[in-house]
Amino acid sequence: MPQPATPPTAAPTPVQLMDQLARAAAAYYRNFAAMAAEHGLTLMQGKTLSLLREPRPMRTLADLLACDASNVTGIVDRLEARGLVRREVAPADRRIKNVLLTEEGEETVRRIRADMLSGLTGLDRLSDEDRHAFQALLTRVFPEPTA
Amino acid sequence: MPQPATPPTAAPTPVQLMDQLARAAAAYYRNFAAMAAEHGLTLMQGKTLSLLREPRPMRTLADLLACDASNVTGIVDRLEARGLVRREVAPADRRIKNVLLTEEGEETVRRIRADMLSGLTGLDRLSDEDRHAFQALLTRVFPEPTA
DNA sequence: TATTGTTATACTCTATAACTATA
DNA sequence: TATAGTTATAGAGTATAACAATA
Repeated sequence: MPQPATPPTAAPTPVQLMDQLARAAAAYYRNFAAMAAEHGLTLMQGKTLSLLREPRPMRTLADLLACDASNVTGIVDRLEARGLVRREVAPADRRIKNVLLTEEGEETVRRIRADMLSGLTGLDRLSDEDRHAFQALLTRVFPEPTA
Repeated sequence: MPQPATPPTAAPTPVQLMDQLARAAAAYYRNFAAMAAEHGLTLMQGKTLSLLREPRPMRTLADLLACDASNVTGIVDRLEARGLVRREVAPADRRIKNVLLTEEGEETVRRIRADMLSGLTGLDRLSDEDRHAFQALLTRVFPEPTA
């Protein structure tokens, strides 16, 4: 018997979709933590490095990491001790310290990102239309912060 | 000038899509941690509770939480001290301790899940087709473990 | 022998509060 | 006064290694 034009499986309920988002988010971070660990980094250290495509003040890092500013001191301390980042006082406002990647830090970020991408083999197999649709759906469910 | 039939924005590259997945996963856990915190729970405590729809051995929890078994002892200790879970020795294999929700634990999980769902307003606004497409894309990019 | 769970240890992450330096 | 960053502190999460109980 030919299948009908409608999808062969029923559409998931919002609750079922939420559960699947939970599994996907867990899988993403399980991957990321494993890739960071291959470079001797914790999850938070890896996240911090990957946020430093451009130099950022400590305060901004705290906002992006969704943690208190006092935590960032220790995280950046450890990254700095390993030579992956350094602090620079901002000339315009000497209260601010910008954190930026060293060359070794940049190389580490490149490797982690490459490892992540090769782990997400499903992404490369998506068509242009599928990637476009995926992006649109993610944006609708997780909108960018308005501010 | 009329727009072409193709989508108005270009399809994202796999790398761009990976970055968006990173933002989405971060947003998901920022939400989840905030909802858990409203009940005085940490992220890991909230995750543990939400994994207990059915009783599970400590070892299974360690696998699902992607952490060492020794950590689960402390996490479950704290949840048990607050009356949200309890341990039960499995009769068939007395080495195994099954962890299960108390009634208060079940109520807490219900509230956290309801809070999450009301926070993900975008999910309710998706059409049946969109939810089905989203599910299919998530499954392709984050396949269920084969084992 | 192998597996489950716990304990002990050391390190990292976490929020809170108090502090310094700068604006 | 207000903001950026640090320090001190206590509690929670983390992996490793060693252990007891059970299979």
